Amino acid sequence: MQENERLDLCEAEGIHEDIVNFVRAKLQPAGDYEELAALLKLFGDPTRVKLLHALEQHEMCVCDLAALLGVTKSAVSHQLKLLRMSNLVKSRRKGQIVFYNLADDHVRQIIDKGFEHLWE
Amino acid sequence: MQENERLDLCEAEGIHEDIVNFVRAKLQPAGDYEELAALLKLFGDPTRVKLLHALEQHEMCVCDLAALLGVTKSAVSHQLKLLRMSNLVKSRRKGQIVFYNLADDHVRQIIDKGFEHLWE
DNA sequence: TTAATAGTTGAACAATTGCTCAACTATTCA
DNA sequence: TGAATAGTTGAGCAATTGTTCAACTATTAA
Repeated sequence: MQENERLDLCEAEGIHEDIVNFVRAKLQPAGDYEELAALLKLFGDPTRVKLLHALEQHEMCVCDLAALLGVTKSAVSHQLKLLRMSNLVKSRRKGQIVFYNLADDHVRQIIDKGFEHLWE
Repeated sequence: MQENERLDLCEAEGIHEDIVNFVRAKLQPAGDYEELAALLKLFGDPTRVKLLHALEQHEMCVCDLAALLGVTKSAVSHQLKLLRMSNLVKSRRKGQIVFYNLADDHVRQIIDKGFEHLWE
């Protein structure tokens, strides 16, 4: 169909309609992929993935993390806020100091799978 | 130190020097985090993560994937190229048609851990 | 109360990203 | 060969992103 060709689309049924329908039935609601991408995007920045991998080793404060990564406290704090909002890290205050921890074990598992992929 | 305050940095030793040194010894070389972030970044886009989750269900061609996601073949092809370059998917040509598959099981594992995190 | 340190925040800017469009290659079939 | 379909590619653009900077809050100690 000329109109579809112009739009760079395929026929509405798809080339292998049976397979497309089979797969479509197994997919999650569209919004789930938005959420999943928003979550996994947090692992897609060197600063953040370093922060997460560092916190995998030991609880640390913003200042420790800034020194460890060689970046400003501001940059660290901005990124920690994103990680906190997605429940990847949690914090506890002790006096002036705010200590950060990994919120659960999924972080470790995702990072491990990533490294496995790179190293095999 | 005033100079450090102005730069928003912490003292060179860090606030908890022992912990920072302990963690530093456990981290990977800096370049590894660049690679890891570049890899995991690929999961951080809705179109790509849909593509990957769809291919988790069944091998499909570019046209199938475009129809399934409701986007152009061009958009799909651009994203598949990125996924191919990072060994997340592989392709085989049969006549005019190029079928795409997941390259290994890490994709499934990372996506599963992501969904687990969102759903718990 | 004042000074010092830890941390947070919002605006702004450069850099990156994902899509569209148009042109291109590759393969099949008549 | 020529037409049709599948797929790829590069340039360009709008949208998003990560950092810096400066100003701010919070807590402690003198």
